[in-house]
Amino acid sequence: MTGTVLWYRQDLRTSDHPALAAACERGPVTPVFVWHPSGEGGWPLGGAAAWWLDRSLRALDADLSRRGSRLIVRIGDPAVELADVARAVGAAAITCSRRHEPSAMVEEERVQSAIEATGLRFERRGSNLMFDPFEVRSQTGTAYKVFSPFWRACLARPAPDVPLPAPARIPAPAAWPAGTTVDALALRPRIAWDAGLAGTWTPGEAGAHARLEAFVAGPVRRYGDARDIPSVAGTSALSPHLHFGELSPRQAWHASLAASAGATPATVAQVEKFRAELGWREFGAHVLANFPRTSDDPLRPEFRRFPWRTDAAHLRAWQRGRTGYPFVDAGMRQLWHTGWMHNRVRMVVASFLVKHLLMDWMHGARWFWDTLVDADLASNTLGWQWAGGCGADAAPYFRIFNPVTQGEKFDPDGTYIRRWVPELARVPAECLHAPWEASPLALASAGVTLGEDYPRPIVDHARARAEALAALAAISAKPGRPGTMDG
DNA sequence: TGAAATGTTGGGGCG
DNA sequence: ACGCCCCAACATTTC
Repeated sequence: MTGTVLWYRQDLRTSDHPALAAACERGPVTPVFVWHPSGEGGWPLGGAAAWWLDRSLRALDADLSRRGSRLIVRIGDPAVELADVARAVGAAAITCSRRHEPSAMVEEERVQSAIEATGLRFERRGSNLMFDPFEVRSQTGTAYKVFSPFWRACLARPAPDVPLPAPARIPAPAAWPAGTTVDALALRPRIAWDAGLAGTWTPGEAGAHARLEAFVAGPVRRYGDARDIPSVAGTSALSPHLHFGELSPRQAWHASLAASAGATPATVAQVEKFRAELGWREFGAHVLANFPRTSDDPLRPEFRRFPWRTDAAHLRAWQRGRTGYPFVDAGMRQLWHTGWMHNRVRMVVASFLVKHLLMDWMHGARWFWDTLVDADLASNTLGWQWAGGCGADAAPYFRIFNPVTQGEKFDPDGTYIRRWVPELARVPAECLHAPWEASPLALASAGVTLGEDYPRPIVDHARARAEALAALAAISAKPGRPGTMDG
């Protein structure tokens, strides 16, 4: 018995893949993806992510084929399917990269026990993180709940390894085991809503590297400033590639280092901001791994009792980009159309749902989960609890984004709004961010009738702000109980 | 990785 | 020349 079964999950790549590299040195490798439709931990794959996974699996199969291999697709329980594949090809071991979502860790342990009970070896090697979420610890040995000290601690650790190259050739088993097709997973949308996604993204390892190279060739050197302007392609847009493991974070890390080698201190600082964003990704994984209930429960338990509102019309208006606040609506429509939203705008729309509409952050988390191509349980949870003020390093309750001034600040000429809210395209910039304050004449000459072409604001900002402050002050006045959820 | 209210300062218009 | 007011600009505090 020789050879290895490689269990692919969220590491859909061939380069910088320690488990694959190690397996290639030992003999034949049988790459397997096992689909279990129920998903994990109550978060079944969202629609946009399913679209991505479909394409990513096809790309991976093609990449493997170019290296003399292929991807075996199975449907069912990984413990059963992996053992069956191993038996069919006569493999002695099964290997995978680690994941750190709580349900994935439980799954990994279960599969490992089941595999080892059949007499096969099971080996976990590498992961989609640069810093082990259980090894990064404060002076007192606890997990971090604040980003800055967390990231300082990460930077004090050994630097991320230089990425491994993809194996030129992946040794194939003597005979390929049976498998089904990617088609059979039925991941593609049944009605064609995915044109916007297809026009925006190229899932797969090659697409990931194309995007990384384009980013480090230019935008990364202005990242610190340009990342806040949603009409500019100043961010990397690597998040979905990183989520599915088409790209490893250390590949992005080292590419950014190379991009600022020998640059001025000011440029180096701009690029460091990008690595800090990779740090936020690590921080999200750290928090979820160490506080495993936070994907469904606020880290600050007093928020569990908060009297959130449940206004279905408000929720729907927010989801569809019909709140009457152009900057918010632009973001929500960009999300709906492309499966992605600029991070500056994510903060604003999240603040709007939680603080202006006083809706439970979980409503937002679920909507993002279904619509984002980069939907990642750790990052999504961190982001929403940050916005909700109920999580790690969270925005204090009184930090309420003004959707008008945020638009004026970060989309001053309205390019972003015009792109995603076309019915306002002809409204002059002075009144674009608050069209309800524009003169009827200005609106008429822009071809807009409020309440018909574009909604009036569904809530009044000043009033919503005052109500949120009053409601949130009530529970925030009481000091939290840090430590309650430790261990 | 806020916004708004409140306080302070200083230039300039003006009687 | 002087005091007064206005107000923009900036700083501080409060939510």
